[in-house]
Amino acid sequence: MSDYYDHRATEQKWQARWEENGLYQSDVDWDRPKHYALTMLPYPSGDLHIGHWYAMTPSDARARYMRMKGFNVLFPMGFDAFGLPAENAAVQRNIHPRKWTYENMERMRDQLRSMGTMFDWRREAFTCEPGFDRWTQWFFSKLLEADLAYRNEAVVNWSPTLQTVLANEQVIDGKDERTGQPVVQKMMEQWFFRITKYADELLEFDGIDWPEPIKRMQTNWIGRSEGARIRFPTDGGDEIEVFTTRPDTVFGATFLVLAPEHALVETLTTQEQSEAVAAYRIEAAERSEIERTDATRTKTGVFTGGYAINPANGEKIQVWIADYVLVTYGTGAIMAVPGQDERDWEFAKDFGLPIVRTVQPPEDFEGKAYTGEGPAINSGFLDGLEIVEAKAAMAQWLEETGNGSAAIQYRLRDWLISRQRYWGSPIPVVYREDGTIELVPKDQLPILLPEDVDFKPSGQSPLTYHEPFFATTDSDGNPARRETDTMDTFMASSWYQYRYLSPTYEVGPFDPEEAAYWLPVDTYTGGAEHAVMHLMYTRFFTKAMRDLGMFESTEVAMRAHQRDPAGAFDEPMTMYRSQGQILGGERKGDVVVVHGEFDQNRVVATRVEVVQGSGQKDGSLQTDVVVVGEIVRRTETVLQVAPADGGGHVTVEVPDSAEVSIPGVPGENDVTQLRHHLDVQRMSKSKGNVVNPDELTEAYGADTVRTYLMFAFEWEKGGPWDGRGIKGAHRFIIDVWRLGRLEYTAGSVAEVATAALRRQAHKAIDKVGRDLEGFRWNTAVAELMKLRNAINDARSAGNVAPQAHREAVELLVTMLAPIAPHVTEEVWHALEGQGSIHERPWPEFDPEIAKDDSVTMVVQVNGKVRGTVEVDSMISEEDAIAAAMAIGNVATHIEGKEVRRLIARQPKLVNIVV
RNA sequence: GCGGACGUAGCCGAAUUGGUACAGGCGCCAGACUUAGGAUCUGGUGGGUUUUUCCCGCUGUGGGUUCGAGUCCCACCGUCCGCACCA
Repeated sequence: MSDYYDHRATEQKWQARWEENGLYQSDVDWDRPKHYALTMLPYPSGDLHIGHWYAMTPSDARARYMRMKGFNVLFPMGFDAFGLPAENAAVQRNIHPRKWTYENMERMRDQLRSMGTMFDWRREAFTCEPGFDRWTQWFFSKLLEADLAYRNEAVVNWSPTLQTVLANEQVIDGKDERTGQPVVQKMMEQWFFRITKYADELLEFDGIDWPEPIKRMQTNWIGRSEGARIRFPTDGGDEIEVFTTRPDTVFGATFLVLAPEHALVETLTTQEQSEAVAAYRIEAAERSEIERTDATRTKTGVFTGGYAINPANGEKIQVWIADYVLVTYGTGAIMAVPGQDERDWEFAKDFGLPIVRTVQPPEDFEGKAYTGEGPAINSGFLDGLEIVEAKAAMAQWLEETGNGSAAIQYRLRDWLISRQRYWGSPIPVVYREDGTIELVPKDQLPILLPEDVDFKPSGQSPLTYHEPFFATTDSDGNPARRETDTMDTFMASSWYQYRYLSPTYEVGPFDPEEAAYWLPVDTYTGGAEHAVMHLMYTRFFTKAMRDLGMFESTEVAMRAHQRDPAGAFDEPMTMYRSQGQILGGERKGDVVVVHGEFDQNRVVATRVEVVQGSGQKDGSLQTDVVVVGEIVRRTETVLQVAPADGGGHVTVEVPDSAEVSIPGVPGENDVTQLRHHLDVQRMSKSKGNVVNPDELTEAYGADTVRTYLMFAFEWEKGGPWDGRGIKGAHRFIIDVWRLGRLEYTAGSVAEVATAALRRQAHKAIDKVGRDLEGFRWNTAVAELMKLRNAINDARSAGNVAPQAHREAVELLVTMLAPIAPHVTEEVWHALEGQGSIHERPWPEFDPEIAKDDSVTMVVQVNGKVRGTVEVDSMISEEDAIAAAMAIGNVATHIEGKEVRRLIARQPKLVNIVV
């Protein structure tokens, strides 16, 4: 009997056996409650990252837990298989995207198996497969027919790097969110989905259990604001419509500002101003998104020469253009109210435009624009009204006079779904000779991507010059051109949860019989970075599907099984949890220049400067430099620096008073920031701090990696990876294995010790169960480690009854099974020899066994702990006080003093105030 | 700039309603077993001290409420996330 746990052999053995027995296959069974567990499908980039393990382990563990709780659990997996990296591989390495993608999926499937996950692989679906893609295209057709998809010319985000347009959600700070490369604004004709139609419903989160930050991010993204639309007549007869959230301030609107791209700019511009206006428009068009949205930049603008009439007071006001007004929001035009708006104030000051206050600021107000509360002034019939009342009165006046109306505006824009790429789902339309658009008949779907394409590093999609693909005919047999844009990959991931239900179903996107049982998704996990992309798109998609009647047969099937379909298709995922991010661990290699003085064997720094790049010495820094070198180790305020000119490591202390300078961290830096900068980094190849899960699995086994990932972090928070800590998890797994095979021989059995072990075990049932329900993985593992310790202690004392020992070991492996599926199965078979631990029921919690019969009561004098005493948990108040007073040390502290108050919170605490 | 979350040991992190702050793990120290230890086991790990259920200190900083505050309130500092001229 070897004393060595061969995790490799054991894990492979069970993985093979589970697969053989179809242990994780789940089928519709109306006699059992269902649970649909889902984790975001990965992009087949080539290798499973530690982040995938981190996201999927809880998903898997919770799916297993729910199974043990008696649920019939569906836990499928697939791949988000269309996407840009496949095309990059094609350009760079001359490998076809399909081949690259399929090879990666093959590899990642094996890696996912090595995790010991309970995926039902019969349900696998991947988005680039024609059987899947057919329905993605079909959904597009349905949305187009329902007027939820449309083609329109609009200002869009164009990425010169990726040579494609991007959705607003994919652009952050004027840069593409994936590559960080700048994006430019372009007027283009593109395909959109009318997600804005669902803006109000997307703001509703009733009945879904999602993290608050995610809900807030979606709410902010949708950006609902209430106000009014107001029309300002102009000289030429055209009207300029503006949106404002402050209709109460119309009397203070002293000029109008249009976005440079506004349609009326040309008609308004006078002869004299035409040159300046034209120049400004060119300038604005050339400015990047980043520049334009930089709020700290001085405002620029040009007078058009045109005038408009303020409908409230009939005054003639100037019309300007300025790029601080966005053509994409509201009507692309604003009424400028410098008295109550800081941006307008700034603009008015710069260009000498009139300012009228229409809200009375407080007497001591000395600022510029006043945005606070106050009565209306200089506002005709609104004078004296507070803001809320004035808004209502103005709205009514606008309606009555026909000058405008109350309105709601959203920041959310329609979802731009076309991409100028090859490796995506083709948009199933053709352009006829007369310029009209025609859908490809549904029975001709899917449109297949041509294989024999030529990837030129031009960045252009090969579809645009592949004539056999785009040359087609319309329904009348006349020549037509096929759409060569493909769809955003988020399109496929918006409905993949439905394809998993029946991945080979050919009659529709999903089988209503399956859907009736499994839907909706009960537990969803994945990264918060998808908060406003995938997670909002898929909500929109489900709501649209519902409204288009796509769940009607599913509802019929539900009713046939006495399940009420009400509300079942309002939201795709009823519960969602997002994991944090695992960052790279402590990293060497930062180069610092330290100024300071030697104090015995170390340097006390007065100034620490982090310099970028490698450690060449810069002559200009030499004058008072004490140490230039590479940091090799650090604690709170102490750095170990390897000097660049050789020699032993130097210890550098960084006191609070030291000046710290870190590039990229603005302002005065301090030690905390230094530490933070040096410690926490995103994993990246260039930083050499990437954690490879395959290597860890090889060295420690999947159980250890899973357990450690769940133990070492607050799951929803994440944090820096610490490679040393994994040993603790590994020891735990080995201990569990050993406990399952060692004989236990009891010595002199003590009733008290036996009860204590059973109590610990039953407390764990309660604690671990609640933790698993609440995604508190770290405390669940900690509790199980405690139980392991209690069993170890009992073993070495030999004072517990054998049945209690065995019960404790069984409970330990049963509760650990969701997190560490292999070792627990191994131990289970050593103990019982039959069945699978993964088909065992979750243990029943017995509060009677878990109950403490005595409690440690704390006795405080004036709030300070002066003693503890073991008391019966049912102790009375009088007895508790008496017991407290009886403690010698307590007596010495109250001796000679007057007891003024007695606070008894028996059985836990007594506080004596003297 | 606006909105949100957070700040506990050398590190990751625990702590139902306000009730013994620091569970569990890592690291570190000492000892055991060893040719060896980066394996394993045992004990310790805020400070002081008469070595002891004796005292003191302690949850970013400063105040407040309370018999009692990591927890509630106010101000400040810091970190992270989201949004950022959205009219």
